[in-house]
Amino acid sequence: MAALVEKQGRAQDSSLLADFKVGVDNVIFSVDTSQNRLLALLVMRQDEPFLGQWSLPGTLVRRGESLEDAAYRILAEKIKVKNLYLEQLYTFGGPGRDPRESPNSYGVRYLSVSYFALVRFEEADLIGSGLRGIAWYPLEKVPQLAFDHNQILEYGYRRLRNKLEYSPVAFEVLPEVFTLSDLYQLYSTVLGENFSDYSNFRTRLLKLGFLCDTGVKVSRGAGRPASLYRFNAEAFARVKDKPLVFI
Amino acid sequence: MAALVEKQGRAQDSSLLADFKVGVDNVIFSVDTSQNRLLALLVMRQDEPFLGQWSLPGTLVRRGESLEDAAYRILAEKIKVKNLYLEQLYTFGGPGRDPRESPNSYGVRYLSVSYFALVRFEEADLIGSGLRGIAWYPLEKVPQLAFDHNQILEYGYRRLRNKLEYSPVAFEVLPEVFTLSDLYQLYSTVLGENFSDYSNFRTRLLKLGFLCDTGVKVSRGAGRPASLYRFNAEAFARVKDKPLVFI
DNA sequence: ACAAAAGTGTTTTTTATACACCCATGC
DNA sequence: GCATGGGTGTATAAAAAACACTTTTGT
Repeated sequence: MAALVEKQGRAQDSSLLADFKVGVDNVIFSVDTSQNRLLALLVMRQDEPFLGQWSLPGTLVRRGESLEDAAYRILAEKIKVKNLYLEQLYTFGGPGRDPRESPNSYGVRYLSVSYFALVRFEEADLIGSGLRGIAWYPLEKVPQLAFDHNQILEYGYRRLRNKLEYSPVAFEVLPEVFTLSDLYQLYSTVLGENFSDYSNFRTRLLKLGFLCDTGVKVSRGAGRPASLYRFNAEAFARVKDKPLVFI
Repeated sequence: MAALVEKQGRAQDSSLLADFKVGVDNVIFSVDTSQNRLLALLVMRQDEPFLGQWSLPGTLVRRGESLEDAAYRILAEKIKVKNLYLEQLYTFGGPGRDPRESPNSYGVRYLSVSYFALVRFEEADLIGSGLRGIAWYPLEKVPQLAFDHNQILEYGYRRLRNKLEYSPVAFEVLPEVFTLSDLYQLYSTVLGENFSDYSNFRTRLLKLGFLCDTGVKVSRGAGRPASLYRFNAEAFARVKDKPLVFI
């Protein structure tokens, strides 16, 4: 894709230009449907700077590697998933954001392109958890993170809330089949208790017609068993242009 | 802000890592209300690669300069504006996106962070237009651009359409005072003819209460003179949390 | 007088919201 | 049997959409 416009030779002899290392940091969300908790994946830093502090999983981009490839690589290093939703979040790149940018390090700048990912909790296996310092943190219990990662996480959380309202990202986080109250709980935990009445939420979503009742029922403790539904991507494509598909 | 998680010394000795030059490319929109045309600012490239071809105004980031500063710098080089809206768009950074990345150039990668800007047409003076090859292009007449700038422009246009629906960006492009049909025309040209009936659009917006009638009337050709309105940012702040403020 | 553009009002349809109520299961 | 959560229906309020109509100007 992109490139740049340059006034080569003019005011911009290359000594003026900054040299960058580019990193990719991932905000990885998941939802534990059994406990209705929104989770973020954190890793313990193994190196300086910020050794021993929690941070977002990230890596520096290698030669010949695209930004997205780098994002997938860290993800694959930390976690084994079947499905996966990934999109770019934002690029943070002012000078002085990374302690490694000290004057003695040849003036190299560190820039971070953040990515936003959603994975299914049941299908996600953390690689070497325990040993390597990697864990799911409920959003409200996230500690102080390395660099400006708390800000990035906050930004990702905002994106998640917005996306829930107009795109079917919820089905990337939910298991393959789910009950309508799973879906409702997910929306409630992310968007807040009073975003909608359950029964209205239910009718609205069913009317859109992209949720298929599998016929299978599950009973979870007391109460009437619930139907398991499946998201139908083709059916969704037909209604996605309608105003206000969600919420 | 950001930084990165690194497995220093481990699998990632620095020879593996890519070295980047970072560029900033601006998608700058304006609207000519008198002709109801959405315009994008293009500049003619003065250097290789793509010499003599139209492109988005861009520059390489200098030492000690933030991404946003670089974005403001190119803008200030090309155009003199009073008001300005600027936000980050997207970062394009795969390998092989820039011809300068050829093997003999030390393997330096070129990455582009794009920014999205809105300026008022009347208040925007193009610097050295004519001489330096800089021009407003109606969106539908934009020619083939250098690099992947057509894609970036398309991306920016999508962002503009979305922003119109839930944020008051329209008032960044309109003159300080405007008629309600100016506003309606703007929405029509960007969103398409049949996005809404004029009279309904009108009542909806006036009911929100952040448009102040200045009392001044303007007559443009035949027909009844129209009231000039002004956007009231404070009043908007009070209603901005209401669902679907626009459209 | 009449066309053209601005501005107002009314009717109909659709959608959101707030509930009340019935159903199926575990204990 | 009754508490618990699943599922359905209805009555009301609020918006959205369609469109008819009035007002004020230029020519």
